[in-house]
Amino acid sequence: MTTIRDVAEKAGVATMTVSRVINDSGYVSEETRAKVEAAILELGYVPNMLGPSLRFNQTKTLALIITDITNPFWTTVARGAEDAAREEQYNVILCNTDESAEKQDQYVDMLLKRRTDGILLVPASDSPEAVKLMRSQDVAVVILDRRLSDVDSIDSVRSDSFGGAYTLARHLTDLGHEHIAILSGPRNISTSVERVEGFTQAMLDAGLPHNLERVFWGEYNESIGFDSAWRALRQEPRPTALLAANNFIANGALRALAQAGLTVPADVSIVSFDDFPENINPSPFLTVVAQPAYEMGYRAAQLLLARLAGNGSEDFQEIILPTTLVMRKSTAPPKSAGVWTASSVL
Amino acid sequence: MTTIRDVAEKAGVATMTVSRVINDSGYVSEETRAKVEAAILELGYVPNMLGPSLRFNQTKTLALIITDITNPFWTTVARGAEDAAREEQYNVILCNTDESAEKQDQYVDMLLKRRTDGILLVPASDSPEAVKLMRSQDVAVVILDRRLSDVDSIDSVRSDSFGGAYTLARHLTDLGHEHIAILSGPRNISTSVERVEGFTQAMLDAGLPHNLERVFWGEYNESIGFDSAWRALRQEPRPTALLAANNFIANGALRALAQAGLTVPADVSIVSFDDFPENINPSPFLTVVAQPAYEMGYRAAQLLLARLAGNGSEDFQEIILPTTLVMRKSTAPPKSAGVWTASSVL
DNA sequence: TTGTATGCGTTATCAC
DNA sequence: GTGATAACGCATACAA
Repeated sequence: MTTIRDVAEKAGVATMTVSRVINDSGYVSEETRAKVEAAILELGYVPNMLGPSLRFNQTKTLALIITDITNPFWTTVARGAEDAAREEQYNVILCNTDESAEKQDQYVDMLLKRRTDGILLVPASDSPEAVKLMRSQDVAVVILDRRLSDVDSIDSVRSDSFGGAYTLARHLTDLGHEHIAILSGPRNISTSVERVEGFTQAMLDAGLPHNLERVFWGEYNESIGFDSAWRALRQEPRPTALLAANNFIANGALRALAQAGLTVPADVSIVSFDDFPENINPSPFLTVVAQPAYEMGYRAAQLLLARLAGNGSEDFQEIILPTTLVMRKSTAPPKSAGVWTASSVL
Repeated sequence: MTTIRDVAEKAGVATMTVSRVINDSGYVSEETRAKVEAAILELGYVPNMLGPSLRFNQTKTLALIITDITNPFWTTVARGAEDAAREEQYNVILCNTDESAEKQDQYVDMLLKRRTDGILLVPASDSPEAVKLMRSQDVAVVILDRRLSDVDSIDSVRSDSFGGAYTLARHLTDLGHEHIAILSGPRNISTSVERVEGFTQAMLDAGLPHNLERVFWGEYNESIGFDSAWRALRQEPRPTALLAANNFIANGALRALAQAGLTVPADVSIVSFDDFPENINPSPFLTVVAQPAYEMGYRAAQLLLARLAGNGSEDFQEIILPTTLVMRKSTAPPKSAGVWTASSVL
């Protein structure tokens, strides 16, 4: 391996002079510079960042710990974080936990050992342990997407889960739906909880009873989405509308509806959190509340980088981004409502 | 920051003893071990990998350079690579080039500076420069998915593009299609070229003319897929079937077909490379040739790790994995064939 | 404008 | 069983 010493020797100068040429720092005569550059080229010298990293305890590396790399929502977040990092010459290590707290803790451990400068964390559980550990070392941390109940005074970026769920539920109640089931994520993840709360509030505001049996806790994946929907559709009276707490749950629900021989929206309406980008879904059909995924990643990384540069604000920041309702073709007034109206007219 | 020296001091031992405890190497008395472990716990000591990395020029890091992180195909490859790496205590840095050779070169540069141990590269162009650079430094390299024309004797893993395209085209000609257009990727990417070749061979084998105007070179994305399909559908005679060279091109084509008011498969049949996983596409509809994405990533990483462990085979390896035809509902015999048959009977 | 010495955190080596 | 020392590659502080 070629080192800075080899280059110095070949160019007949000291290592410091080579360092000055590489980093464009300090004074170097044109003549010397040319000699050094020739030597670098000839030897194919590539500087070793590990030296400075060790010396200055700065790796120019961020990590993004997400819960599901197969979900386009998260890869979009990753793109945002990546773009922000690139602007400051930082690189991003992407870590995928599959919603496993154990995997998450393994990653955190590894990242600390590598002296990663900052970590963007989507917590796989509500436990504050990981954050406490990171804080005890000198890593900058931004919590992404989810809230941690036992941690305060921490930078965080998420979108408005309560508001998004309220909007979706309100859309359904406005259409006349009274029997609505929510297919949510885990009980111990703040986004799931807040989406259930938004749903509940909308039901109450519409003067409808809040029935706990219409709340299906589960996980943010297709398979559990299918199960939850399947159970919901066997309730009496059958729900006339479903609210899925994320895109994969919605897909599971769609599969359940198809398997049950029910048509959307004629038999059952369905709405969901999270949109799929057009390149992935060429004929979008679901009415959804879209989260600003790219912006979430971008803003979170920016916040982290500001901390690392020492020019963040004094106080911790809590950034909550708005969601956007995208109306499409998966909702209609409930059949029963129509029937009931007609018969009541007679 | 707590270092091994702080721990040694607190435990009243030498740094070497602490090192022995941490790494479970050499002899340490139970008594000493207990003292050291207590000190580690009390000080919250986390070892700094940068030290050994610098000393031994080994970072325990792989990189995976892919061309489109938003494509589920690539994230599945990434999962495979990640899983193989974890088994050997390696970590993976994921780099996304968006098919830009410039971005790719920036990443390679950065990875070399970081002394990444090995690189899995999906080349964004056919240029051999990046590989030459990597080889001149001592990084292990495996080429993934694509072939580089000016580089030989290099480990590589890809799937059978020619065979997959042949299977798809053959399926269409067997149904009676004679006017088939292929919507391919870039001219300078081997997978595009080989898919066109497989298509061409199938046409020839079916005794059909090979018309260069039916070959649409483009890019592996939705927007170009739309454009290519749009142009193809204006040809005379209009193609009765389309073969998309990847999943995003297929989605673009589907959008073009919808916009042109054409029904699949009644008006036009369509087949494609690459499947979407069920959690992303709940009602799969396209007949496709699926590549073993996870296995591609897994095998490629394994190959790389074997090289790093020094127990790879002498010769370079070239692994070509088979594809799988998944028949669904996007193909039917051509209308014109039906009409023509009927009238010829008269 | 250029050069010398030093130290970052860790572990292999060798000594005791 | 335990410890002292040197070395990895580089850039800062300081000297010339």
